[in-house]
Amino acid sequence: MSRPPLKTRFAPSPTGLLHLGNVRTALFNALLARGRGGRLLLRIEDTDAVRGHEKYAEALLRDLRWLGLDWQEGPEAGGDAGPYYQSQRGPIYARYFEALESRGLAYRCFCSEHELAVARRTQLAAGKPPRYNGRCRVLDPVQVRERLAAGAPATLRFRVPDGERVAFADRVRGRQEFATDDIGDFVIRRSDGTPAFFFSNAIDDATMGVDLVVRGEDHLTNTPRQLLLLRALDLSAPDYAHIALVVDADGAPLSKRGGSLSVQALREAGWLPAAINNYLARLGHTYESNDLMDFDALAAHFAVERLHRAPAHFDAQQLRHWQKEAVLAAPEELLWAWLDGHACPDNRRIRDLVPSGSELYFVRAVRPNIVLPDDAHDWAMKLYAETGRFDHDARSAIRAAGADFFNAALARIDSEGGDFKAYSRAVAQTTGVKGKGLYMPLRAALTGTTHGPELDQLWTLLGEQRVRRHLESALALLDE
RNA sequence: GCUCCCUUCGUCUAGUGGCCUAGGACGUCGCCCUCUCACGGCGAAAACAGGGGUUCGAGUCCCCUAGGGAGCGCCA
Repeated sequence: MSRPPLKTRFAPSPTGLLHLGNVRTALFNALLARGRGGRLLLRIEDTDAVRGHEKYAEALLRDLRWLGLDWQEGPEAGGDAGPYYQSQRGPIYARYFEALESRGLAYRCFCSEHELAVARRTQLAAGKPPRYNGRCRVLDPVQVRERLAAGAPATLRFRVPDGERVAFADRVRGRQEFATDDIGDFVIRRSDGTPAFFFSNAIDDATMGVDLVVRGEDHLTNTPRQLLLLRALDLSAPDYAHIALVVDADGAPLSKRGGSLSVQALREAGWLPAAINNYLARLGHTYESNDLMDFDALAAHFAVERLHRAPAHFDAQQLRHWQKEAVLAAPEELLWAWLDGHACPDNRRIRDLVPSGSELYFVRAVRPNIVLPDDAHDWAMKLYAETGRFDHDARSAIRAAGADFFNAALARIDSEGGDFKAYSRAVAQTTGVKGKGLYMPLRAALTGTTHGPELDQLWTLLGEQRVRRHLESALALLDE
């Protein structure tokens, strides 16, 4: 049953930040490679000099690493099939351009962008498919040389064969078949000499030994072009798996939504890699287990065959669920580092609020009540900084208890040496109050609100002095 | 316009002709636990887009309609 190692790839264009849609594709490729003991290849598709920015490429690497999507081949990882930046692969592409052109499988096109745009518009208006009309297909070779010599800008177009059918077996959608007559001759080299996507992308997958290409379904109907290209060059094609896109809650494509769902924004807001990976691996895909899984477990049970074919809606509620699971599962030290690494809304650091020495105890106490670092910050503020601030329900609880209750509570602090159980029993004894009537006013006084973590833990966390301050502030409220 | 893809609870999905009175998860609601919130436990409401076929039998196969998406770029 052992299958051969598998090389998958992720080939982003550094033209923007990674968003949940892109990164899901990266995750699937990483999962597939890991699950089969294979390799993930990362290739940066920065052919477009204008749009490819170094800072985006750096952000890309950083975001992928943060999510734990490590690649075994590519930038910073090395490999035999490099370079892994397309901007550095010019000589490789040149060989294949030459091969195609010398065999008459590609030709120069002198049509200007303006002319092409006009032609497209005309075709569309006439109810025809907007395809290249083949004007330069039959240019006289002598004429071509003259125009090139005169410095006329020209693209290189691939000559798509007439009257053929191209078929392939998509790993998620099954057999696909297209007519070459529906495909116009397409540009493989821009007039500035850079390779176009269809070309460089296909050449690289083939020459880098990629076995399986998992990519968005927006590439499905373009696949026959790449197959034609590879066939013309005698290169073997990888398997393809076209996955459905992720759309937002309204069904609109995610990519158009911009920054709010970028990996960077999610990281900065405090979403954990484990939450994002568990959510994404189940978006359009299903696992038997509903438990939080680590990367290896996600990989072990991931299957292309289990991918749903319809676009999946992004659902913040579900992400939130996995975040809760991730927070509950993380080691305390890691959680503290996570909290400490995030700026608070008021630019105060959480380490300046939580007394040193009690960080892990703080984490233990508030963990069940937090989803994002901001939530922890709120608790830290309530416990350590906001003495005297009470919400509506807290005020009601404090008023209902009355001054005598808090005077008694204050009087009993010293006698019970930091044990909340003993302390609350003592307060119950002197006040004659128990149950909710006892705990609620204490909770309200200590936290300023009527819900939150276990009281005995908060008690230990606060310590005698702070408990005293909070109780006194409750008393002060009653004096107003 | 043409080509291609898709359509099960609000959402993610199970389901490959009888095991489906359509299962699970998130969310929602109720009950239990409990000082509160969260966790946990139990339970409820909630879906086969519509119409035709094929078949003894259709969520599952075929056709049509509707709706959604993608592609047809010197963008990737």
